[in-house]
Amino acid sequence: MLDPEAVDALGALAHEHRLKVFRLLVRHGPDPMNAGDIARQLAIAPSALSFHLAALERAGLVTARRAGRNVFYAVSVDVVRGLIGFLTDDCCRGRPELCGQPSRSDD
Amino acid sequence: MLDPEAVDALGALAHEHRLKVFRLLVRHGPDPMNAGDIARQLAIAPSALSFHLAALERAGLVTARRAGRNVFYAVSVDVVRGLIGFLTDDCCRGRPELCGQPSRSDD
DNA sequence: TCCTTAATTCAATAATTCATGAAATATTGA
DNA sequence: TCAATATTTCATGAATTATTGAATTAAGGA
Repeated sequence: MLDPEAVDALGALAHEHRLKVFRLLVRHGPDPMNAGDIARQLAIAPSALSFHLAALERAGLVTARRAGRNVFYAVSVDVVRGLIGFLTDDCCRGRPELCGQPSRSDD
Repeated sequence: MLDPEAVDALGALAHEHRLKVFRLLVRHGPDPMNAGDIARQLAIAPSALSFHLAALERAGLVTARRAGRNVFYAVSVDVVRGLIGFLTDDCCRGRPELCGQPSRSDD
């Protein structure tokens, strides 16, 4: 992941409604939800939700697929993993124990 | 971590310079760097860097400590871990294999 | 005290982002 | 084709955020 992509993804997540949408989709995993259900579940106005879903999609965090009158959204698992990896790359210069991260050998 | 805290943290990271600063500090782990060294290493003007470091600190992602004329900054490892956990909480409703995350039993 | 270095704050401007509601588009079924 | 449902687009104005360079504060040493 490149810097500008990470900035876009983080900016997309940095909003109350978009973060709620994202976390809802994460809970659903690769299993999609349609826009109407998301709007009802989170009590977000349809036009606002559409605006926020578009931001998440532009950032690559979710994918959209139309099926009939509905548009289904799902989290892009690989992109999320890439983003998290980007944030922690080279953490502590390869000495993760400095971060207080239990290494597997601690199990 | 609560929603507003996560939004603040993500917003703090969603900027080219702040993300570079954050990643630099992550590489240094809990080992602090002073503002001048950060500015030189990333070629960011001191007043701009100060503005961005303040944003990272407000969001809780870094801590500052003055020592003589220098101010040293270090990443807040626990907050970062909390943020990442927040993004992936309840991922796939407890079935991480749906996310393509190899579980430890796959090792 | 004076000088130098380190870092932050401030003010002005520029640019971006967001909420809202009306209008438009897409799809389905009668 | 008409009506109903699902979703998106658009225009507006308000609020927030970023950039720049000058001024300021903090600290140490001569």
